[in-house]
Amino acid sequence: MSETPESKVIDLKGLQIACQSCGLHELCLPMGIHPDEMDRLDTIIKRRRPLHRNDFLYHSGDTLTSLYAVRSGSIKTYSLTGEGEEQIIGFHLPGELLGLDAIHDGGHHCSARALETTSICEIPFEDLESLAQEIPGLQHQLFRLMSKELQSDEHFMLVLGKKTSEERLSNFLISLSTRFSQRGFSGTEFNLSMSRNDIANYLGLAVETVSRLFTRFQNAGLIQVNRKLIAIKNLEGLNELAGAKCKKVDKSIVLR
Amino acid sequence: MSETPESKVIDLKGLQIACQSCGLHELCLPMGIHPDEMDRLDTIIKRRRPLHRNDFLYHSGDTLTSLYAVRSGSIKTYSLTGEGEEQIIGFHLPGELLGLDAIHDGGHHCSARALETTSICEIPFEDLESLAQEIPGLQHQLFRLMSKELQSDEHFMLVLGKKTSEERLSNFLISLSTRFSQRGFSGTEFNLSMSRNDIANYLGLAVETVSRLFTRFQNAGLIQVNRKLIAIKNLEGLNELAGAKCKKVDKSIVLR
DNA sequence: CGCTGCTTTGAACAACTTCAACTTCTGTGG
DNA sequence: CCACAGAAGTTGAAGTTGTTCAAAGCAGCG
Repeated sequence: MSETPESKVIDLKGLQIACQSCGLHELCLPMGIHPDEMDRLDTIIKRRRPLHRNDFLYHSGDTLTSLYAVRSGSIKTYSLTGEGEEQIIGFHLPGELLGLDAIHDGGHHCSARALETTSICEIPFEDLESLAQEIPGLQHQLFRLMSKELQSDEHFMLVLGKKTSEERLSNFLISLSTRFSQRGFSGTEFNLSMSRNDIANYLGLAVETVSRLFTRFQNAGLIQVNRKLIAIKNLEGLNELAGAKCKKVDKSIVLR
Repeated sequence: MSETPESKVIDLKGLQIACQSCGLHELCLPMGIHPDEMDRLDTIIKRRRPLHRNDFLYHSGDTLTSLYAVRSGSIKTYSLTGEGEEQIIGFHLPGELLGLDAIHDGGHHCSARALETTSICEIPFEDLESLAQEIPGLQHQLFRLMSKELQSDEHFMLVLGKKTSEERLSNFLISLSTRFSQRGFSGTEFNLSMSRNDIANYLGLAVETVSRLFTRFQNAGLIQVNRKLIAIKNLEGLNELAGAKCKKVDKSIVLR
């Protein structure tokens, strides 16, 4: 707050970067709204001090006050089953919005936790809503973002409902690869900020299964694994695996 | 269109019922907006001739022109896997909105098909969007509805990722029961408009598994099954089954 | 009446999980 | 800087849950 013109470019801590100069604005809220409207959006957005690994962004049960956009780093969101087990709902990369699912009843049903050092833009929801009331492009972009999340949730439901462990993991790797390259990072070599446990949890598999799959994928020449570092060697092959339950023959040739 | 005051109550075919007098308006779009604003909403909503069993409301690939609200009957939405298998995304009961996932890129990625004779309100999306720009309560309600869908998708991801077949089916039955009673129907006795195949598909199980579960649930006194007709005899018990993976002992006692 | 499509039931099989042991990594304190 | 404890990851073998395959039962319909 109390923004001066300079503070809209870079503040003293190097964090106060305006939406206009943020490399992520094509993925994030400002997309498709006019530069002068972007200024107005800028004035409601707060930049916070970065989160460290395992810090909470919000807890399940908190009332919704703000939406959050990841600027750098990554966040996992998860809810708890009746027995207190975590179920990871999603991993959030730079440019992605969190908290949309809390609008319905004004409270978070998931917890959000940093997987690594992560910086965040905080967007007070009431302010955002009134701004969206005045800026048609912003309302539209909010609808689009929520719709996109619905779409990807639906895709994921398909993965969980119909896909084998191999298909799930290849889907996951492809999704990361795509998202990283959209954000200007390498899509063929990246670090997994989440543990094997988190991956397994997210994909509805056992850790051991994921571990075995990584070695199998590596032996098949699809990827190169070095602890958290993943290099994708054969995206074609991964894509085939991700989609195709058909040619069982091919799969067994490739993977054993 | 060309609505006269009378046509807002009941038209000649008995279909042209205004939102104000629709028993579903508490679940549907109009919720929380003022009566005079409701009139404006009314003028953009079109009532269509009912769909019959297996009729399509829209196909995957169609461009988004309208959102749809179910007035009576039921609709299933599904997408296709790479190999052309159906994956059912959801079942839609009266008062529920369809098509929100198409806003993102203006095209449907699912097909929507009537499970029985079904009447529908059609809401041209562009009109709705401009109206939401003028009526804050409507914008808010749209955000809320989309958020609610995100929330329930997340819950379903948890079901698919962590739950056994028993837990999945009991969750499903409870969800139907709850939704029916919210809509003023009986929550303890209802007809399944979808086939066993559809249920199995939706829950990520084989038909045979679902069939076996129905008989097991019946033998355990939880429900009474008569073809499509379901009577819930022990909601407590179902609830326990739906949540609890803990007490394996109890389960085996109840269900074998 | 005899289809056809949906549902149910049984038995064999496969995929993934669980359990258990071992290895590798990480970070903390001496 | 090393040693050590705990966490995270890998690997093998046994066990389960749910699938697949096959066949029979049932309702609806021309």
